[in-house]
Amino acid sequence: MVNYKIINVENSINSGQVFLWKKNKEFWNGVNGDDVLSIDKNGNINSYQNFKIDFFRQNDNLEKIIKSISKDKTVKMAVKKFQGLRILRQDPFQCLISFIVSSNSNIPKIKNNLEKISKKFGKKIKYHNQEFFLFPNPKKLAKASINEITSCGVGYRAKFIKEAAKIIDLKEIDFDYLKKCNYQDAKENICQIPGVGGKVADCVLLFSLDKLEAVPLDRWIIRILEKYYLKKFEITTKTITEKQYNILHKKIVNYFGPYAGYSQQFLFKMERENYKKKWL
DNA sequence: CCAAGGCCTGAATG
DNA sequence: ACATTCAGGCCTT
Repeated sequence: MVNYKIINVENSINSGQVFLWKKNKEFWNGVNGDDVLSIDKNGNINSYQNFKIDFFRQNDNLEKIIKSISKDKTVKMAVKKFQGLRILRQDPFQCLISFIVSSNSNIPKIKNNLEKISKKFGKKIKYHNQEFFLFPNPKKLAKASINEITSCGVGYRAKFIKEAAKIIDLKEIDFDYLKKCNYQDAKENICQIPGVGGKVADCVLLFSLDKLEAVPLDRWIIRILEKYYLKKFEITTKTITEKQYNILHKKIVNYFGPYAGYSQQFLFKMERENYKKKWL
């Protein structure tokens, strides 16, 4: 029996969605854009700014969603084992920069890079007697020099970060507009940003722009598909071109339905757990 | 259209 | 120890 109400805070934070989080005694504390959240083990949120954000997407109808994605034994098992795993609703700009930084990288390094960015460019605040650095706003990063950004250890991604920040700051791409668009339009839009390809785009769409049919296809998901869905999705290649990415994505949405993003999150978590990869 | 190679960096692997 | 490979891609040729 699946309990649709529970929130597993630990699993949700440690599932590759967010990076600027750490645990202090009973509480998970994390930077989310201009805000700092403090979350207890039941998922009750206090925040520095008192912004009311449905961070755990509790307005999603989990019962309907889980029934909808439960197409086979593999997902059913993942859903059962990781009850309470949620897709988080993040600050879009922080999410965008996070996943530009993530390309060709690994979690400890991504985390390190992002900490340096918020420390160097973000505003220092005190909350619950601890120090935090808010995530810098687009203008701040847009004005930063490439050298300053590079000093955060992001390497060749520095210029992508600056350009992305400029585009967002000037509202050439507007997150509020993207939230209203359908998946395809939003994706085409966001892929205009340098450093954003299919995978990064899907991360941003799923984790911050409410596009639940976005399914980030990274190495891990490809590995899972090869392992459990080889025939179903006719996986042939290891290296995925843009076209193959899109074809595969269509097959996945066709199979798992409009909430395919949730299925990805459960499968991903399951496979990572098998390999005991380090999170935060 | 596809394939191959380069790219910063640090952790993991031998 | 030290070298090499790899890591949650993207861009250019």
